[in-house]
Amino acid sequence: MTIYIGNIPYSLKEADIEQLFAEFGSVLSVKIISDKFTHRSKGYGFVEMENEAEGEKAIENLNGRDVLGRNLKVSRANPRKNKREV
DNA sequence: ATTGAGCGT
Repeated sequence: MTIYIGNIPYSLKEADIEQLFAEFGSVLSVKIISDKFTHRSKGYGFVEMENEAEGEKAIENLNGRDVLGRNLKVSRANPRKNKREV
């Protein structure tokens, strides 16, 4: 399951998000879409969890949670375009 | 070093 995360503090890192989601379920992978080429960081990321049950639980528990002074926006991610999956 | 709505190679 892929989860979309927004409103991420720039001080946060993938390891921090991994631990935040790991307390509600098993985190398979974490990716933060921060653009270092431009002077504008995206500030959002994606978390892949084991299944939807832990995913939705993590969403309900981490959605709107204050982290480093910011409230994380957690929701289900959109189906990403993939050439293998059809 | 910097900034704040959104959906990634």
